[in-house]
Amino acid sequence: MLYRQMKYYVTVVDQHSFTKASYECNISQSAISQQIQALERCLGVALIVRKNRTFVLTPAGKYFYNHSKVILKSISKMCKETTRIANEQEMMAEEDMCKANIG
Amino acid sequence: MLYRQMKYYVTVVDQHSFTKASYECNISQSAISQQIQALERCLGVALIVRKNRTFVLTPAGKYFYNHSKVILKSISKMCKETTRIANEQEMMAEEDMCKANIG
DNA sequence: TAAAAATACTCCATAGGTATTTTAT
DNA sequence: ATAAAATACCTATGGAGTATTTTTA
Repeated sequence: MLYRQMKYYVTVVDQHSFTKASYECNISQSAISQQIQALERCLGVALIVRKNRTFVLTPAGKYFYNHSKVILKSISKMCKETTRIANEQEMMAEEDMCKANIG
Repeated sequence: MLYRQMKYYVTVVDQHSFTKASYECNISQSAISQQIQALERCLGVALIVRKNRTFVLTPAGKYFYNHSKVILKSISKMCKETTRIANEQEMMAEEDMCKANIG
């Protein structure tokens, strides 16, 4: 599930921690760890280099982080705008009904 | 799973047909139908108005289609670029190994 | 009556959980 | 000894399939 994995990944990087990211995402540390691994496996690319008890990003990991962030934002914007348009249409439909009743 | 649903939805609209989209996506007609419904339920928005044996898009549906298409493209571009960067890095690492052996 | 989509159900893949282990401080 | 991530294993959700029904041209 790419979308969810992108969210998890961005959160891990933002928090500099799998554990903190798991709180943020309301799932277990184990689930985060598994999903980051699944993401790397699915891309066939190492995004994170585990170092001691912390980690650094590979160049590919940095790129993926930056772009994921942009894409996630545009997805959430799209969803909001989609519902906004739907609501707007509903309003217009109601207005038309009103006019019809008056006229 | 939003990403997959976006792909299904765009395919349905492009093909003007659930059935044709199911071929395109290599899944069953039933699965497509379910996922489009799940997408609409998750957004809380009607994207498609079923008319007779065909359908039209709501304004929200048109918007979602256009933007999904752009976003899907940028996701696929991001994934490709991510692997490209990773491969490039591997090359550079190999080059360094080479130099070390010669030097 | 033939087509396309929806529905009913079943099944399975996988996301996610708990518990534990590993690793480094 | 502690803290963070990985692993093992199990469970449950939901994605997908087959069969069937509904609907309309």
